[in-house]
Amino acid sequence: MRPVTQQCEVTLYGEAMTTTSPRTRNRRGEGGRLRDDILRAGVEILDESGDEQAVTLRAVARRVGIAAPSIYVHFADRQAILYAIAVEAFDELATALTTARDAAAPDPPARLRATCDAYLDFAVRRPQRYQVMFGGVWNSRAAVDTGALTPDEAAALGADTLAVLADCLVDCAADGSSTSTDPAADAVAVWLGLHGLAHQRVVAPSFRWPGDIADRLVTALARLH
Amino acid sequence: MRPVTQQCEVTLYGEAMTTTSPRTRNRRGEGGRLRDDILRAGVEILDESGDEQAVTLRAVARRVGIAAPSIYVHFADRQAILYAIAVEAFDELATALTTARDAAAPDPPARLRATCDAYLDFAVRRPQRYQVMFGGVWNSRAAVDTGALTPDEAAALGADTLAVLADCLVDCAADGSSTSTDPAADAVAVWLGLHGLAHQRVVAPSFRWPGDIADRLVTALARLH
DNA sequence: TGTACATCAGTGAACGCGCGTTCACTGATGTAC
DNA sequence: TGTACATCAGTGAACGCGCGTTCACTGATGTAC
Repeated sequence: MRPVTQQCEVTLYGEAMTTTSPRTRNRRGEGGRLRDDILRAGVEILDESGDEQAVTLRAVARRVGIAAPSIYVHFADRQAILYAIAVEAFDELATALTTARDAAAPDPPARLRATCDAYLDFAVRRPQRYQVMFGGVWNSRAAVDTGALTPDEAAALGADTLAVLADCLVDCAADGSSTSTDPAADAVAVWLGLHGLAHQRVVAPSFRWPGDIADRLVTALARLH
Repeated sequence: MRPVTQQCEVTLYGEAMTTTSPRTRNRRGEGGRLRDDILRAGVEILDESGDEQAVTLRAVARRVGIAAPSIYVHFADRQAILYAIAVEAFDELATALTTARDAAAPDPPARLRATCDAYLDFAVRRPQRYQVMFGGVWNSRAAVDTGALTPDEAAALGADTLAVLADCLVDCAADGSSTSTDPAADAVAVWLGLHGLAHQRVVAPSFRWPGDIADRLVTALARLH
């Protein structure tokens, strides 16, 4: 016995009805631009809704002003859009850390603290993207199991970020401002502390965090003084 | 112009078709038992699927062996089931920490370390529930905004957990094994370190964590030695 | 002790929705001859 | 210079699905008289 499901006389919403601006199609050879438009629309939906689930193929298509099937030319499926958003965000994070480090005073501890501040600031500025990055893409079993990313790709995502922290900590250890004897491991510890704070600030904003909590974490985990 | 949507001749799956055991209904006065059955089914689905989204009213109803509308007697909506699962899990976590602390050697640092180990162990044993607890319920804007929890209820959820850690740290500071001058703030820091590790171990299990990472976090953040 | 009836613990069918994905197609644009 | 044609950049309609939620209901069970 099979379930019987029929639909008849279904007139769906014209997708175009909910579109704001009816796009003009790209010229020949410039079809790749749509990929960027799709990504940007996905990011906007994510930031506005605060919900990863809201980034659906149809919602993205509506915002871009295209038909939903057009997305398949550029992305294999819905998840692929989210992965691409995360990959882009990981790049942005690494750039933000490097920039902050290079702009800081030249002494190693100041550079480390500036880097940590930039990390936390990124999570505040892009909370939804932060959650996607560290809540389901980086080194995640799901992304690898479904073949969307190779294990190396998944692992490489956070590598730049961690490397910036590790470099700072090596310098701190070298000039004696940190008592760390294993800067690589302590860099992971610093990152975990930052992540714990960043994640919970996004998720539990109403908790009364001690005012100096960020400094408290970094000073202790980086073994400064 | 309104969208027109019609369906006709729809024969849905009999929900009972996919049910394993056709429940016998509770006796009069024992209707409350269904609430427990619903919660347990929700937990099972969460643990098996690894996905919060899989805990739907219909999936829960199928597993319990009831019709979906029967859930409304005990829960206002889908979210309420997840909140109830989280509340239960928070209780379990606090109990686990207290038990571990009380079973440990009597010196304060050993008690603190045992408590921290129990925290990390909980996240390993119940990874999906851990994510629900700290990824969307505790102190969360969503739970409060929708009126599912009062701000006090939301805040109280993690309070026991944090209190156990804080007590341990106060004792460590009192007997000189910790140099902490603000055990309450440092307890938050310890918790954030534990949370960062617990969360990323769930989400990024393939990362090569330093073998002593847990001890590294706790020792530094609790200012032991 | 018998019986009418209120209440409890649910049920079954349906609603409208949005979703991912498929399929065959279309119209503009550049290019080869 | 004109024109046939290949290709590009998409479209429009439909499919089947599972979901949350509503509504009116049903049958067993305990209780008041």
